[in-house]
Amino acid sequence: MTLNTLVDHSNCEDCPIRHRAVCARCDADELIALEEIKYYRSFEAGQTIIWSGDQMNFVGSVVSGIATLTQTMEDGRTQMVGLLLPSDFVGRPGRDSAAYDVVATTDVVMCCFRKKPFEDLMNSTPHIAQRLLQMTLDELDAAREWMLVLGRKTAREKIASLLSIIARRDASVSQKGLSGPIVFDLPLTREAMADYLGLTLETVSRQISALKKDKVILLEGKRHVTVPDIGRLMEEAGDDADGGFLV
Amino acid sequence: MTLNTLVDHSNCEDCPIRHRAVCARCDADELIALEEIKYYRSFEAGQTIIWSGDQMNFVGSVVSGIATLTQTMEDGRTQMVGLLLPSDFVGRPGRDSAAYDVVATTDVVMCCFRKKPFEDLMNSTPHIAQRLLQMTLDELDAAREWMLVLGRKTAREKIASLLSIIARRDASVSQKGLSGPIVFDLPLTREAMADYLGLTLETVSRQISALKKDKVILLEGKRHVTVPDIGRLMEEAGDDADGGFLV
DNA sequence: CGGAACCTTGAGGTGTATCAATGCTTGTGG
DNA sequence: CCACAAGCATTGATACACCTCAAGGTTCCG
Repeated sequence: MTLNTLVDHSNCEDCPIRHRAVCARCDADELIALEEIKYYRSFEAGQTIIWSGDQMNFVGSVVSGIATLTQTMEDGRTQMVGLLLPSDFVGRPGRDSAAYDVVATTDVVMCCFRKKPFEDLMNSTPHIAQRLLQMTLDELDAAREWMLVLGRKTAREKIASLLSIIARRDASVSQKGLSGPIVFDLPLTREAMADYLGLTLETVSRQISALKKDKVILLEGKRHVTVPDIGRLMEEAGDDADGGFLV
Repeated sequence: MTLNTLVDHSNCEDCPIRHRAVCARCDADELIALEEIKYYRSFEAGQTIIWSGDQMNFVGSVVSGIATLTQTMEDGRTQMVGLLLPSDFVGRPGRDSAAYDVVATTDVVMCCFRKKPFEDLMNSTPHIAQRLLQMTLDELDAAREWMLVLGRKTAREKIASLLSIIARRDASVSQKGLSGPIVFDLPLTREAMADYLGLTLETVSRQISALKKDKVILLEGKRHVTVPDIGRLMEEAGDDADGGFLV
């Protein structure tokens, strides 16, 4: 069996996603209540965490790794509708069947809560509900930004948009700022990128090659990317490069 | 001046969106507190309610009419990212500049609250925050469903998807059920539909003509639509017609 | 070494965009 | 009451971005 469930009452204070996850606003007592009901689960790269339509008896946060949220049509066309990074929340309080497939793209560790106890705790702990509202509003903004990408951008702009988002997130995590070159590894296959961008994997491959030829990005192997000038990349994405990001 | 602001402490109990809006869960006392700070504003068809980037000093609910949420790129490409119907909420607590343009498509009446007093009330009234969370989660689901439409559906499927959504909403409002023909007026121009679907207005026009020729819909004039068989329309949309809707 | 997974590149086809002309409604002013 | 303009919609011809199908390359692992 590749699935691993650990009951672990380790200290939330030391958790790497403590300040960003659904528990971000909780104070010490509230964390203790959460620790009582939490447990960890691990998933291997490629594993499906949740099947669309299945009963959802838990909710939780991604602690490490990357997962995707995808929808599939009857004829097999698929569209990724969300990218789950560490601290992102999975599951919807008040609903019991899953609306999307959740798939681990890399190895993933999740901090889970059984749904019912979590809902009870949410009702008695405004800090959790407040934080969840804030996170949901952020996700809604991200989804709407992505609607512009899907609906109106060219293939080249779509690729540049995706790379720009990953590059900026990585720069903010590694605290390097946006003035120098940004280096990162692509966490997605060409096919997963295609599913995110509403393209075919061939088009993704061609456009990445084109951006490389034009020196917008440098590639070492298939996944290791260097962005020499994030402003240039954002121009290629059709975004306003002076939107207040480059302070 | 076409803009009309009315201070109106009329009874929330009689409000047409009482049971669906952000105040849906409020009890009598809470409604009184809301009545203290609410005011109505009217907008004419075509008027911009909020400009993207502007200071947002109020939030509110659509009481009647239809508004759109749109994003625009520097070169003028636009994508609609939301359709605001009666009871939908506008504005984001905790943010002070607007992220999108909000435009009245028909004449619109909104029930507004100044942002600060509303935020205060939200913190002291869990029922409001709870309802807002629920509504935001619903909007997120709708946005993700739309991502599939934008990313993976053909022009014909896109049109069918939009018509199917409007048709089903109208059927649910008029309590007619989904067994017989559904009749409604399109609340959007061809151009607005194109902006919603990530198409050009010419393609929208062609696909509507095609669906008409194939008897999937009947048209009287340019806006008055009859859907003889909603199941057929949902098939055209690529949706599973027996997804539990046709009970 | 052989196979599997992933990626790249090419050739040709197709769906939608673009450009352009025309039609239909509605409202306005002479 | 007609003439005209403005806004919205339809239809046609053509262009091109992206998809589809196909072959071959790279990397990794048993």
